[in-house]
Amino acid sequence: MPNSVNPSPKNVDIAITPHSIKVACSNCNLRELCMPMGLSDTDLTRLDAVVASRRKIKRGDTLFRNGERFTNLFAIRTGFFKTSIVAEDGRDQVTGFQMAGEIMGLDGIVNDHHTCDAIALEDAEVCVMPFDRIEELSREINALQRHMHKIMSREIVRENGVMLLLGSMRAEERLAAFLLNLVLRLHARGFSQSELVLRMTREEIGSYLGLKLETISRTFSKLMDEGVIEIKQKNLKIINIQALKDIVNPTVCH
Amino acid sequence: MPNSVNPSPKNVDIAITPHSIKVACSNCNLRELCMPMGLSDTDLTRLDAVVASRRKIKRGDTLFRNGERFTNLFAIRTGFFKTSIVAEDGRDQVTGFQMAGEIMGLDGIVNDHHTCDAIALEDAEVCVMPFDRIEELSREINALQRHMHKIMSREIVRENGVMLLLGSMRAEERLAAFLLNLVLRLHARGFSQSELVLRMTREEIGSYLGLKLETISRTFSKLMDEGVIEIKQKNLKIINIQALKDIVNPTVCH
DNA sequence: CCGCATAATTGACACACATCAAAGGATCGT
DNA sequence: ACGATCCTTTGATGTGTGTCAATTATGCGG
Repeated sequence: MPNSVNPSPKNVDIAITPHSIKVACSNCNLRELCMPMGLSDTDLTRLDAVVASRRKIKRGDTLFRNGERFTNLFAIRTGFFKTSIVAEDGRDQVTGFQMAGEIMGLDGIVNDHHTCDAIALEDAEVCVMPFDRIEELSREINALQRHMHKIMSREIVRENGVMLLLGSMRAEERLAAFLLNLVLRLHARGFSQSELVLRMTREEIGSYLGLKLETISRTFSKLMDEGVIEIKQKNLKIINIQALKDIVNPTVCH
Repeated sequence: MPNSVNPSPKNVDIAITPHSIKVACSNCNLRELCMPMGLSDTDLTRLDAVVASRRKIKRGDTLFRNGERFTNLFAIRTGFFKTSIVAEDGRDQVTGFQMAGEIMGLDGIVNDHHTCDAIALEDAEVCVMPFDRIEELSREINALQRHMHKIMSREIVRENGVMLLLGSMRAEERLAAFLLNLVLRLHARGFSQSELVLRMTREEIGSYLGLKLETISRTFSKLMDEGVIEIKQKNLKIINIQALKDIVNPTVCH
């Protein structure tokens, strides 16, 4: 099953027949995730003009790289990415995992250059959105302006949460929080609430969570022994989601 | 010396005589830090109209709190803040320290509610900027729009750096990186490159760096024994800044 | 000026996670 | 289909930081 996606996708019935699908937001099934809702037809058409091109990225290839000039934001249509930063001494830190409907490249705005690497963890396709066009259009479409602000604010809040995780949680809590977040986001895209495919390696999970790959492996084994999850290679099934939540949020006894 | 600031401030010569100073960006000496440069006089006047009010916050008081409705961004005029988030089980994590010229409240945009607490670590004054007015004006002033985007992007990039720190550095490296960042920002505001006053407690530093206060204290002592810094209570002097840099970026032998 | 609460330092000990190592298993390209 | 490579698991051991505790220092308020 090459290029297989997570179980129970929502829109499997949409046939991707060449020529029939225009490159446009107005007929994109991810629109409600990635772009503001409630745009008028004329505004949607204007948005279509901005999101003019798509780009395919093969697994392992980079969408953009630290130091590269920033000109575009990218909306993920299909596939799965990681972003990571590398310190001068070689240490690297995965700063996030991104999936369909999410926007990448915001890090590049401040200095006109990207500050992290974005690497596809499976074959992917992104919509290319020239940032100056976005800025132009969001001066005219209030909903778009508001949406851009929200997207950036959301990223700030997400990273706040990661800081809490990295700063004060133990390995098991980090991993539980990570899994809950992943399955939540997948569910919002029509996938199962309990089953998922881990697109990343144990090492990449570890990097994101500030742990070593051995610790990730051991913690997975522990959760499996306890009957909280089932895991076979990349395929993970959440057996007891409440247990995961309890791990993240240890209820105070009273 | 009540309300004392860090050593060697740049603009001590500016007399704060009541009535002579209008509440306005156009004559604010922090303008170049906090607002876009190169605005025309008419644009500056329009900005003045948005930044209409100021607010004083006493040490220990909160500027805004998790859950509060978001309506304003705040630009720090004087003083020093921390932002922190608290998990449901009480754990809290300092997510940043903010000083004059920096913008607070960006976390509130995404859900119209703040997701962290902002607490003054010394008596402070902020400019209150109604966000809808900011949005309105940045539709008309391109430089302001661009500036807002950069501010948010900068915050995203900053948090990426904190993730690297929390995810992959040891205690001594974290503290060295923290101190270097602090003096860098203070220096940009006209303060000394080598001396600074720690506005926060060891515990708050620890929370920010994902360490316990005892570890902060021990690491400070170690750096002092090694002659890298001198520290007496809140007063810190960097003796060997290169040593600090070497700690953060261990040079690979060859 | 004194007393109390808060902050900081330091030591002894514990433990969670890292490190090192080895072996098995999956995946990919030819 | 095959080997080569990468990924994962598991064990044994080490260590950096946390935890607990006691003491001292500081600063604020009466």
